Amino acid sequence: MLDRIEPTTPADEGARGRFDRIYQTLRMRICLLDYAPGSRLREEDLAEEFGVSRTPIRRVLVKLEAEGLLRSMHGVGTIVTDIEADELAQVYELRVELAELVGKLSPAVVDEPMVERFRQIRESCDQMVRKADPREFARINMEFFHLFNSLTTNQPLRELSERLYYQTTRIWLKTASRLKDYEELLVDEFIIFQREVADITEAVEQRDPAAAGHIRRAHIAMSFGRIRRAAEASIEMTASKVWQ
Amino acid sequence: MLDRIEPTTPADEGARGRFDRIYQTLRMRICLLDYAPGSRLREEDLAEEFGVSRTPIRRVLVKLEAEGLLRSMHGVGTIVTDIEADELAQVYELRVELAELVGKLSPAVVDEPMVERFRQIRESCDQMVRKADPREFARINMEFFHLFNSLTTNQPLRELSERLYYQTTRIWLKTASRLKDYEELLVDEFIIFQREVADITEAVEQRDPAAAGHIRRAHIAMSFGRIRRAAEASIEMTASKVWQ
DNA sequence: TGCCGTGATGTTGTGCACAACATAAGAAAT
DNA sequence: ATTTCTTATGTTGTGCACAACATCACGGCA
Repeated sequence: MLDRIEPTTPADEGARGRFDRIYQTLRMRICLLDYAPGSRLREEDLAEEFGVSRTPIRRVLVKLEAEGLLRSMHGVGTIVTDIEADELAQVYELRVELAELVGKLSPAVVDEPMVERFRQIRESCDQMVRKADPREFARINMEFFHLFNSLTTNQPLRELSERLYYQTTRIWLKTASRLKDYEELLVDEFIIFQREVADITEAVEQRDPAAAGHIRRAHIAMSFGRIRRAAEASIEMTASKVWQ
Repeated sequence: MLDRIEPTTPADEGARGRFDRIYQTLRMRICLLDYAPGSRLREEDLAEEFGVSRTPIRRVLVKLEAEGLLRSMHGVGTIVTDIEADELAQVYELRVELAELVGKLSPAVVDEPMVERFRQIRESCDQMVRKADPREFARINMEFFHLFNSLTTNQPLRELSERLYYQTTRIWLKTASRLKDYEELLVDEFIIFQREVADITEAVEQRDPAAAGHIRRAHIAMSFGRIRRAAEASIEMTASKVWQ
């Protein structure tokens, strides 16, 4: 008799399974700004929510801290890290290089099912373009990132690329949400993203992962450039108001 | 009255200081093969050695596991990870790219003290070339790595580069130590390394970090290529013996 | 009014006892 | 002799109580 297999069940999982589940959950929340940069996490609350004691929670927090997403301070609390402009620029500087490498190093064989996954995300964009929900945008963006990342079989590259993604995207979203014309900006960005997905899908259809990497690199760089200029303009505006 | 300042004292340090000290110590031991790949670590032993309980030790082990140097298994033990040829090739494939990026992204200003540090390591090589101690080789190699890494001010790049270094170098050393002509091979490698240090020092003297990056990349790739071919040849030999 | 010290409060860090788990040795049955 | 089940042993994982630490509010004092 076969034992029932329930991949995502919260019950009947080993210590490692539970660890991964909590880790993934918290990382997702941080990236989706459920836990905004600067906000505080209480170990006891998390322990209660996941039905465990503080001990396994602390394990997860240590790993998230090792990846630069959290910072625990004795007697103070564990806060979600924020990144100022200078360091963010450095992370992006590196991230664009890795994006290009995803198309270059150890490319995966692109079969029809994989092309189909790209097409599906492209269609998800088309359907979702009318209602510009920030959280949906973040979710699809993340989904597309993981799909793009699967273009390489180089596991270390995947992991580091993933780490930089989770580090930067949340700051991008936070920065965008604080701008004046947030709604319109998001609509614009979504349309641009839609084009990016379409272009990369075409490259994948032509079995040209290197081209996909170049497109991706360009879009990441331009996306950061736009948000950076918009943020600087916003600062300027605030400053000029002060000086009036 | 000034309080005495002892930077590396084991006493009177905060929780974070102790954490970093134990972490650095264990990572160094793993890289220098004091803890060889496949060997087991006992949390209780480490706790006793560092004069603490298992709890802070486990913190460190979790971080080391997040970096792929350890693997803890419930009821079994925490063992030092080993890397087989395929994955090692992938890590190197990525590491050479990052080495080149160190010379490209956010280059640090090369002042005279920094050049002097390169010259000092070059002289250390010259002095150490006669007695080929594997551990000394590993130590100087590591020291040079950190110096080379300081050619970029891109902090994320430094961290990831460091991670790949600690991941690969120990496997390189372990593979080398198992070859037939271990002694002679190490002497050859040391001479080659000496040349690498000299070449990169010259590039640094000319304030050309990009050139330093290219040299470094080439040497890392060639070093891996040599050890890989030597290991494959060794395997061939063993196999042929079996078939005799 | 301003400033410094002192205690109250809340948080993370530590130590310890025990549970969960894997493995190997040994006994019993075939 | 082989297999299988049980048991003993050793290891990591968990829960809990308490220590260490930082912060803030409050009150004494100049």
